[in-house]
Amino acid sequence: MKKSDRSVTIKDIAREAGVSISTVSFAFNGTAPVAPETKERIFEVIKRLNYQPNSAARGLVTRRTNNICLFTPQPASGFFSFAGNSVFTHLLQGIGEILDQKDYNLLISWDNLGHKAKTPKLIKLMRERAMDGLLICLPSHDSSVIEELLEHRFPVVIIGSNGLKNQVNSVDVDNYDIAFRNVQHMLALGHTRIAFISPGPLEYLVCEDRLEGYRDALEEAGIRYRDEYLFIGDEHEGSGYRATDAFLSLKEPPTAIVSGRDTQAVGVCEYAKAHGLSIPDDLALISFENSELAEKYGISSVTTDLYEIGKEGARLLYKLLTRKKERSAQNIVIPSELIIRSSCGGANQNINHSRR
Amino acid sequence: MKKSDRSVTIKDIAREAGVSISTVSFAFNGTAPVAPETKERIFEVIKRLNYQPNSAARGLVTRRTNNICLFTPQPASGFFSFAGNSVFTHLLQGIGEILDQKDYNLLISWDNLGHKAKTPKLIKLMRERAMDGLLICLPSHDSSVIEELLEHRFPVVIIGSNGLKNQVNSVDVDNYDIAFRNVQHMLALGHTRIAFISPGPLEYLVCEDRLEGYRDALEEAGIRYRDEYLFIGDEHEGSGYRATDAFLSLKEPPTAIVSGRDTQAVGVCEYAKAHGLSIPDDLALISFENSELAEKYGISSVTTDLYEIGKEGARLLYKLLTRKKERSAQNIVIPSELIIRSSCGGANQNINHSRR
DNA sequence: CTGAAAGCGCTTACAG
DNA sequence: CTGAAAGCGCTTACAG
Repeated sequence: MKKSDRSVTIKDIAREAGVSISTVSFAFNGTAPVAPETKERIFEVIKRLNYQPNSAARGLVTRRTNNICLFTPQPASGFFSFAGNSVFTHLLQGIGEILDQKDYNLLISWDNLGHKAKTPKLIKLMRERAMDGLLICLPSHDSSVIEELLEHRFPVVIIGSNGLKNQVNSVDVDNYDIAFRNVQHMLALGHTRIAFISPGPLEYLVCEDRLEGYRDALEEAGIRYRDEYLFIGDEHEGSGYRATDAFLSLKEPPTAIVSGRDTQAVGVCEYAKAHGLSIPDDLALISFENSELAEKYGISSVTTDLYEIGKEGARLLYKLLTRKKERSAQNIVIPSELIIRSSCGGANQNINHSRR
Repeated sequence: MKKSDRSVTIKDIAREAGVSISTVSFAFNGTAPVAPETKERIFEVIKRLNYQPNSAARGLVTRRTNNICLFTPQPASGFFSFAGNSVFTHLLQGIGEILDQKDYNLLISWDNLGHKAKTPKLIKLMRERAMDGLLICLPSHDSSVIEELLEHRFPVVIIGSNGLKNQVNSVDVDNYDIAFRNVQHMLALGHTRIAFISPGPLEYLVCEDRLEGYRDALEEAGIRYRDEYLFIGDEHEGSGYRATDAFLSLKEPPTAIVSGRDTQAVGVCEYAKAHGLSIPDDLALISFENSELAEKYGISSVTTDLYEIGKEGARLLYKLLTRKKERSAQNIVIPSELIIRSSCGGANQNINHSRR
């Protein structure tokens, strides 16, 4: 008996099949022609001995690990993963599906929401060559890490907004456009006093983009932007509730609310219920995300297809990894769709948000 | 200028510092005494050149990758990740925290909920030596893959229930015990007609364990188990709603429901609301998980601390990885706590679920 | 305390 | 079509 603790190596196969290790390698990888009979013999042995090339040894010479790393805010952090939302899991699902079919493994790593973190972790992983490419989703402005990666020409795709548009590959929905159209929808329904709840602090680019879309749509319609119609919310229902309370205590309360995310919209609904207000009659409501909550509460909401975003991100990264020549950065926009429900009082039709 | 595309290797450091590569290795890893001055010189160069050992090269000789793999059902699969529940992300958070501090990377991989899948993926990863250890969470009975891993003495920790208790290390809450005590709680409140909603199909061991705890508690109280008091639910609210409907159409409807998960309990609440029933007066309710939903709806629920489960799982795996001598399998039980809210009509006190 | 050398398990020119 | 050999970048006995 052989020592059973050692894994089977290419040498074992070569010896057992009576060929050289190069031939085994050529046969296994199909990287050079091998006589049919030899090939057959080799594969018989490979199957019998359950041979699988050692990834470290292989990686050492090929300089590839077949590992992709997804770098995110902490999975349980408020902004990204919260009740009623499965943002994170859908993203993972999309990424995983593509990587799986391309035979890449998924590493996952995170820091403290992007800001303060020194983030040497990512740089360390790059220097160690522990991964071949990187999918980053950091909603904040801080892009020093990303810049360092780019300097080293490390393959990177950004999921979501980033401050380096045109310099780095990215995939996202068009947050600006969605906000713009949501406001337009309300305008079309006759509203002029339209408030906005930011999905989170304005340091996050998603939030900034949505706010900007909101402002520009108002401006285009010749409607003055008012500070008191902006509420900086967070990922909790409560922020939608408080926003509504704040809005409705104004001398000139808004008649419509553009909510930055579905959980907030639920808060708006809860406020309305608690105060005997009708949505959409007393207050029209439209939101972002189109999560299960939007459906449950009958809230009109624009889809943010994170599954699709994940898939496209992984595909783009794979392209970077396999293409020889460098290409200029690509910014992929995943289309969104406005799902109209009872909350905004509009006709019951869906509107495609095309790329602007 | 040097070619900037090549990463800096141990040779570069050795040359620049005027020592041999062994000395650099000794200094960097602290694996043999090195003269203070030499050490200082070496680290100066390391810092200046941003040296980080190539992980493949290192792994090839040490036979370690510093990668741990988390194997789960698909992240977006119904049972594990659904609206109102952040099971998956909390688990990730706990695991990641420990791995981070032990300097391990997290690989993540999944199959189609454990059943049918041929799962060569996991075996392949093991044979390639792409990971040092494995955290598996597969709620189903199928343990052939796990058995194969164990045969190879591959370090494995199971998250959750498994059919191989005592043969394999695991971490979980005590589902049987929680169900048992939930029923006891209802019994103590005077209920005798107590129904149970299974959190999912009985092929899942969690479900089986909870059902068994339910049955045994009834039996101990001398109460006959009735088939019509069992409803096999799923991860959606709707199943709780339908269960309630089914229960209340019986000639002898239950007066209390033990719900298998919080989403279902919400369904029970929605049914009650829709039919003008009071919880707990017309129907008492107690659940599992204690998610944000339980709080929002005032549902008494027992905590399932997946963050803690993740941490303990990672810690246990780390022990397996660093301990020389093999030890018999450990089954860690994470304590749960019953959080009493208005839904069961009990006194407003929390009860510790100790290990049975 | 330090260096020369072997070797981890592969891939890949290079001969033949 | 096949094999002998170099080499990927480290760690680790082994001398000294």
